[in-house]
Amino acid sequence: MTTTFSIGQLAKRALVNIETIRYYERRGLLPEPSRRESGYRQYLPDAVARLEFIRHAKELGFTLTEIAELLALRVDPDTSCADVKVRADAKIMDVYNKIRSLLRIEKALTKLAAQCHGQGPTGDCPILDALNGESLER
Amino acid sequence: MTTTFSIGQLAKRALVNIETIRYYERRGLLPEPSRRESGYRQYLPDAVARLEFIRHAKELGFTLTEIAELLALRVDPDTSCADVKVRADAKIMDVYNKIRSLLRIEKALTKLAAQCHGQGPTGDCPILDALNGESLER
DNA sequence: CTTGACTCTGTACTATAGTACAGACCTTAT
DNA sequence: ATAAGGTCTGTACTATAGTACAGAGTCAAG
Repeated sequence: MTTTFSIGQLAKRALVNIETIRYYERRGLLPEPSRRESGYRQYLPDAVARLEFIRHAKELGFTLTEIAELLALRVDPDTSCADVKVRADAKIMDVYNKIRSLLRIEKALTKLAAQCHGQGPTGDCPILDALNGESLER
Repeated sequence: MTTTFSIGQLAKRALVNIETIRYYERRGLLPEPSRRESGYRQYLPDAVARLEFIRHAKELGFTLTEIAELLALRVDPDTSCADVKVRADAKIMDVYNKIRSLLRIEKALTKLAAQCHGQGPTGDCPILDALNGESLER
């Protein structure tokens, strides 16, 4: 016997709104779950991980469309392996660029925090220099 | 003599829409520039860096409100040093968490791409495991 | 000195990502 | 068996981040 969740239980576990779950289903981010006789949605436990992934990925600046692409990436018989590789590699570059930019911001913030208990105050804003020179164009 | 830009020239250089510049000014992300007699806005070259910073930070999942907070972080006589440090440290933690999550996604994607020219296809989706276990709650 | 391009303010419209009902139908604890 | 609470579909509303005019004034190249 496999445990299943109602939409309300899933929402509580994944910390999202019930309406958001139905919205993601419409957007194709969540597969349509099986239904009970009554029409009630029945979710398997893995739906929680999927919703949490979506929530985290959003916080990292991915749009729902990009998240759908990430979730669609998988090696299965219906997709050409080469195609999956190309798409995965493109996403890896995106992610890599995001990481580099964040590292530069982190560095600038650390510098700023350090200024706070050393020399005197300055009017400089080191944050602004954080992302200069290199662009994020994909 | 300092070079100044019109709003249109600034928009071209920073690769943003003219209307977006005025919108950011309303939102407080850009300081109000000086004006000519005619009322035309006059920008100094540093406005370009500021706009580019905003553009990049958005791609990294910061909201305009958060970006405004980042830009407001600076050591100046009007702000207590301790306060700046507290806020900077909080942002550093945010950024650090984002980086860790992105590293996990990158790892999962790399794993996925590697599967593509080795063993046979599987129905697994390693992406989903990327963000499990640790949450991004701030 | 005109004419086409640029800029001004103000208001309205758009896209994305939800969020909130309404009205009807299920479930379940007492 | 019944009332409180959960879920259904469908539609409408909201917030954020722009984007697009309209109508009036300004600039600058020929």
